[in-house]
Amino acid sequence: MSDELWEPPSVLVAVDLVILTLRSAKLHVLLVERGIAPYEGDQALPGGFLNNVSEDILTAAHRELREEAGLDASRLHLEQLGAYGAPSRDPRGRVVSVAYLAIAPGLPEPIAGTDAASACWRPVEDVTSGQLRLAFDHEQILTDGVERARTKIEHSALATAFCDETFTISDLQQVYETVWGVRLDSRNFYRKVQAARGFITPAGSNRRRSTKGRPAQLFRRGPRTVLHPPLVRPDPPTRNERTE
Amino acid sequence: MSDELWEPPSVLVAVDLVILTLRSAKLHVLLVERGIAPYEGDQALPGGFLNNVSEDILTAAHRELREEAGLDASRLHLEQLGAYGAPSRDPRGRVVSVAYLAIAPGLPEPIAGTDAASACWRPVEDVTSGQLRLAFDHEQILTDGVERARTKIEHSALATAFCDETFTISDLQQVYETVWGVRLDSRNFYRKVQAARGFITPAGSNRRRSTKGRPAQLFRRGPRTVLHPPLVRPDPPTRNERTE
DNA sequence: CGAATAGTGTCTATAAGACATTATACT
DNA sequence: AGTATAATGTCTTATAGACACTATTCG
Repeated sequence: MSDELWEPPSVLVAVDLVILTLRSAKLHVLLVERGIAPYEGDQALPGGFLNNVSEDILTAAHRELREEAGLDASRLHLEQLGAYGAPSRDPRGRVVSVAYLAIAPGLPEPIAGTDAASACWRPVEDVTSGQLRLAFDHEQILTDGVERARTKIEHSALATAFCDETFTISDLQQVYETVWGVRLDSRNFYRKVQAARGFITPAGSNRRRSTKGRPAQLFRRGPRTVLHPPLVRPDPPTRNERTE
Repeated sequence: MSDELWEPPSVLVAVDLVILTLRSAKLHVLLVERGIAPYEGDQALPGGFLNNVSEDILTAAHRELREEAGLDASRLHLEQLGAYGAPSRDPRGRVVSVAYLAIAPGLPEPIAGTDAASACWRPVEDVTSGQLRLAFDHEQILTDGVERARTKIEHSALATAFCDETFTISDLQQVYETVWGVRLDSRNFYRKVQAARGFITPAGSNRRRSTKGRPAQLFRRGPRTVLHPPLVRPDPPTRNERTE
């Protein structure tokens, strides 16, 4: 290309975070209320611009995770979703946003003592149903993030990131059922989870005492991040098919 | 975050293309020789900065595909790989590059009549073996692009993008073997490809006359993009396992 | 005891891998 | 013929899904 006398355009770079968690058997996403224009007062994904020209993008994502969500970045799974840079996505000018996916264990309350007092967990369904609208192209980013999570837990141990340090197999099944939005047979789930070597390891002889029923064995994440064999998501009516 | 009196840093946005093809049973990538500093004279992925502040990123990728590779973007698969934005990746200053993966059918010659006379196909292996070094972080981008292609052809009909309009099942097997770097049993491959409904459809009663042997039935891409059941890549010694 | 959850076992259909055999071109 | 590639078929094993059954807690 000819670079003579021509200057490439400068743009602003932002990061946006899709932070997913499980609360009362539903998939929730962390949203903040925008305090300034544009979209003032609307709900949006946590995020913000790079701090300075030498800040790494992933570092910025970790910083926003801390500042806006009050979450300790060090123990969280963080994965890049991609770049979102439609020219019209931000009315202030050209902004390219790099989106990240983060998975957090079920946290009871909106998170206190942070910059973002306005932050709160909202059911993902409220957004996908169109009931709750998000600022910018954040609905698209959220959709992509959820879809990424759905496919990743098939082949990776990512699902354990939704759980606490120790968890039962039922807890894990809850994760899969909620993220995929399906019901699974617990007996087959047991077999498959145990067959995936290195996925989970028994946590001593501890057992969890629930309200009723037989106490469950506790587990923690195993050393393996890639599942073999994988936990394949059952055909949700239209995941494929019917194009012929 | 506090936006008062503070200006977010401006950065340059570029696109880089990993354009893969098959030439003589080897995976090749399109590289250009850099004509200006930095990395002048080195090999690099085709790419460049956004033309202007209102150019869409995907549009820029298509434009570079045309300008630097002379490829008609309209019939090519183009998929975003992600954003690469390490602060030190470009010595000229802060540049965030959005990388795209493109798959092209086997084209015989380096592509003529384009801006980029310096463009040429190089075996991917030359790069991954360390024999050929690339500018910037392009080795990483290339590695990510190849890995993406490897996993995508398991579940999608992307492999047909490496083929011409019509192709034989052997051609398709060649694609899988080359991209995955393994040998497959042709008889099992036949069965599985045919079992994936909507993957390929017979192209009339045409047959290809090769140099020797029985002529093969010709096919073209089917209507389905998602493969069901998928074509799973065999365990390459260390794709998983051995972490225990 | 009954209710509820945890965990094991069994059967069947489907898909994967190994490998034999037939079919149709070329020289 | 002989050779080379295309295509179909068979057998065995592994995995997925459906579902019966046993185990252990609480009230």
